[in-house]
Amino acid sequence: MVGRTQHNRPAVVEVMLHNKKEFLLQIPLGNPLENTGGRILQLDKEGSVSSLAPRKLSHAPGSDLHSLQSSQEGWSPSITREKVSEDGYRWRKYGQKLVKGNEFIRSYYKCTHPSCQVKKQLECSHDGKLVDIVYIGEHEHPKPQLNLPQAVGCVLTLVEEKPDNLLLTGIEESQAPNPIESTTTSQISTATSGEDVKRVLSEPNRIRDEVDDYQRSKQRKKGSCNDDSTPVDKPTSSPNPRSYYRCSSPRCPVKKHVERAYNDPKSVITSYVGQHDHDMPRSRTVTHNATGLNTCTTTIQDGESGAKSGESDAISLDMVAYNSSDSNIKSEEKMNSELRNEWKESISGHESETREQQNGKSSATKAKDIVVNANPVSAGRLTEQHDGESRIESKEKSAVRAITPGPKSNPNEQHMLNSEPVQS
DNA sequence: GAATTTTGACCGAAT
DNA sequence: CATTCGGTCAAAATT
Ligand SMILES: [Zn+2]
Repeated sequence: MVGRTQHNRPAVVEVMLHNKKEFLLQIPLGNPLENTGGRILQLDKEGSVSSLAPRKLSHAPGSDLHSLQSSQEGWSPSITREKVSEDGYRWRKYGQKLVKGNEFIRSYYKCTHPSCQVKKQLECSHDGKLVDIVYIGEHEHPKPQLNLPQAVGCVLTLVEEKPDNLLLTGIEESQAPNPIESTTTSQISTATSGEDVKRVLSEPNRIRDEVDDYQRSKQRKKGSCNDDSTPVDKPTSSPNPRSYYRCSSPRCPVKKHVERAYNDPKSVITSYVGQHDHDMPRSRTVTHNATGLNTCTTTIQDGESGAKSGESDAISLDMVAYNSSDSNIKSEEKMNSELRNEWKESISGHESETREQQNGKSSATKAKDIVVNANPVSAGRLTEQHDGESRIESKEKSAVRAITPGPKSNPNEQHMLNSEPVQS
């Protein structure tokens, strides 16, 4: 459905990535990620489990290999070819592109859940290591696999699955009595009355920012303690604690969440919500990745009202962080972003905004972006000095790049003329 | 046959 | 106003 007539336009040559075609399996034996704990069978990125095709494992390299066996392991039987990625969700690839500054191809995935429209984009090097993962949006539904019906007793389920969320703050999804229905359903209904619910709530604004990573240091930690990287050190129940930060600027609604990657201690997920109204303090802009890790952060804004519409070139700066957990947070764990921005910690009850507006379609979504840096691949510095946006090492200018789609009207639809002849 | 991936084309925003 | 660029669509190919 959806009428997107394809037109017959000469097309301007978008340049596809012919030269690379498919990457064969490179078998990342030396992949740092997995060798750490012995062997982790979990699937990596988009996770492909099924059987590994002898011919080509197209799409993202480097993930399929280890997962082979796990597929038959114990997941739910119902899933046939849907692979579950490490994060526990199922994704469908809807495109891939070679972005300018990058050396690697970026693949776009969308959550296959009915009304969920969370997307993720990941970049992998030719070696099969993934360079970045960016999540846009937030799942409102329980994870698929896991042997559990996501019906009523979800609360418990959730606890098991993602203890971190619940324990720490629970803001995420459903900590409330009735987790499930709250979001999914409502979204749909409000989303749109039409047929294209797909992108109704897509991403509103997006800001991109690059930061270095400093996480490396955290991981090795100089102290004697295990790792301080995470703000909260929960004993066993919370593997990846998450810290919440809020911009300290008076009217600035921006918030930031930082947590460790699913299983990889080396990675960090940073989520930004909102857009800064103010300028950057330019006080400290030092970011440098000392090691091979590169951290990037992306921000998305939910189209909330207050936002200003123009784009701001520089933003991001002082932030107050509020921590959700009660544990002590180490001060030095300021991961990457902290370097350039000042985030302070503070506790906040929960985010109200997370799920409070589900009915307004325009502002409704709380889009969020999470970036995960995976392994220190070092892909070399691909700093392109092109227009000014450099991905990894850009310390000075990198500050932030904001893109504002323009709150007025909905920028979401690509085209959807009902009068066009739909080709059937 | 259905779900998913591949991949060129298309669109909108930024330049 | 013309290009470039990133993201998405969708037909065709795979699985
Ligand atoms: Zn989802």
